[in-house]
Amino acid sequence: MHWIDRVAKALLKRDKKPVIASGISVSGHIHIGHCNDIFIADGVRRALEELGGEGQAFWYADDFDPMRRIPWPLNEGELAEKYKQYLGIPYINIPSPDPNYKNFVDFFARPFIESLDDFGIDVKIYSGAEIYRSGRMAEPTRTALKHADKIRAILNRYRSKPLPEDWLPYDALCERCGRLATTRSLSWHDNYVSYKCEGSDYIAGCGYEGEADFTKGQGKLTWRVEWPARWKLLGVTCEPFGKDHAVVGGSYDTGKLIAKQVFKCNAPYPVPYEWVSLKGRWMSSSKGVVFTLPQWLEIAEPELLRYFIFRSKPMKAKEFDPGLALLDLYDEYDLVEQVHFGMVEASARRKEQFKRIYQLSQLRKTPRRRVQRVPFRFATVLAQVMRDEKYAINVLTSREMLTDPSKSDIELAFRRLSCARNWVSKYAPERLQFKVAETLPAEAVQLLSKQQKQGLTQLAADLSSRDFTPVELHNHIYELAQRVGLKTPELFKAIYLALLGRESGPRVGNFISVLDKEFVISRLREAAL
RNA sequence: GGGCCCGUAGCGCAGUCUGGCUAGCGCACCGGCCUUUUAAGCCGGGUGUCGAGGGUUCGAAUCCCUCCGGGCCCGCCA
Repeated sequence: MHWIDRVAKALLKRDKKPVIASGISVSGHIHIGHCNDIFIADGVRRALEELGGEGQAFWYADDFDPMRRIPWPLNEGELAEKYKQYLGIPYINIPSPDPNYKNFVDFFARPFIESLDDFGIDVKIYSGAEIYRSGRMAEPTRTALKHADKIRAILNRYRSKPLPEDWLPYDALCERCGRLATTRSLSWHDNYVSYKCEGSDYIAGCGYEGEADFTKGQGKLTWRVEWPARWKLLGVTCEPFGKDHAVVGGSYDTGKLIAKQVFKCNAPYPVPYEWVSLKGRWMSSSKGVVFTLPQWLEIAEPELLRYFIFRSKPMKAKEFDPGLALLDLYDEYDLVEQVHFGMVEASARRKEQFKRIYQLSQLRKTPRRRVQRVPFRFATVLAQVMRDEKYAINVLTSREMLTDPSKSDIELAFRRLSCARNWVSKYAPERLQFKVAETLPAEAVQLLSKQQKQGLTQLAADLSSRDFTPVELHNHIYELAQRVGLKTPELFKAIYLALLGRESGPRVGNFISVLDKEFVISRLREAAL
């Protein structure tokens, strides 16, 4: 059974309408590593529905947290100087570097949120700042303040340096300098917490002393208390979170105790997950090690990202590499799809597993009919020579990659071709990039030997006299080389020189079969002159 | 100091929760085919003390204990 289903079953045992939370701190670009959070939440919700339950999932933007570090790309050049002044200020109150966005949060979170639909994610979005401003956090905050001693005792269990006796679980927003990270709460009464802006380890305070109205969002609960408060407020019964939270004595452990003892609720069913690395480095929004959802859509179908998340267990580290490794991801996905549609044999167990992963990878409903796919490797070649869509369709049907295609098959083919084109230009190694020369390349004129020209002349003649399948054509090159007394690499080089102006290229049979035959014949003849 | 993950074929991994067919997949590799393979040629081949040891069991990659190796996270920010 897939782990998502296991979670869903466990939840249904506990209650009838599970609420699955996800969320992250908007501390920079939101990347595909963060997708674990929201994809898992949404995946569990879907599994619940399939089991006849009723799940609800949401994503919570922690946009009221103070900026501790200037994230990439704002930490470069002039921007870095400009953004220094905002250290310690809640993200939501920091301006956007780009006038097209409302503020810092909008700048970083909007591209992510707007992409969610493309990935088949359908969850409610909450903003931490809005929740605080609306006053919904007032009662949980009051409860926490009342039980500050109890909370302090819980946190102290895992601390080597105990919290001071007058500690309060609240971070006020400094009325004068707007910072949240710099204030220390001194005491509270009614709806107010009095504070002093003293500074923190990374930013100085302004010294102001004042009172914050906690019913009006003039501050927030400290993270370790805010989390269980949120569980209480939103009735959270399941939540995926990064492995950093999952450590013993970490925020989940203390949150669990605080939930029970202070908020009188149960901690959500935890689904800890490993992080995603990008070419060997952990993704990090602040450091700029990111790969975003819009970037993903440029080079791959959304199903592939879902597949990437759901194919392995959540606590297994995932590594993403948009370079050559992407080809394998495509192949793997296509294989899983073929197993799902029974086009490739697999053992019963494997089939069951693949089918479930395939279903979870789909944006919405799993297609009933077999999907026709253009292999991505082939798409990288075709995308570089196709002149228009009609041309591509012709090639694909003559190659039997599309057979009597439906409208959606054609759409999928073009989407993949467009991904391939983008991938080739942005992430592929240079050797996979080529351009068919519009006119006979000078290299061909200079470098071709008499024998090579003879080979090309003969090839042109053969091409015009009969049709070759790609494999036949490839094989034919060997025979031909023999016939004209050339070593095979010399003939291959000659072909590439004539067409591309360089000595290597895509597999010849494949390559020529996607080009216009008359064009190839005339070019080969021209090169042989 | 605490915790988590990983250890299965040359490499990357699935299978471990719920013990049970002959331990599987991809790539690589080897062999064959065509006087032959540049980025999908076809056909065939598993190359393995499932990290080690012990235990439970009719039966262990799978459960329990101990150990070894690699990686990561947390150590009081969230």
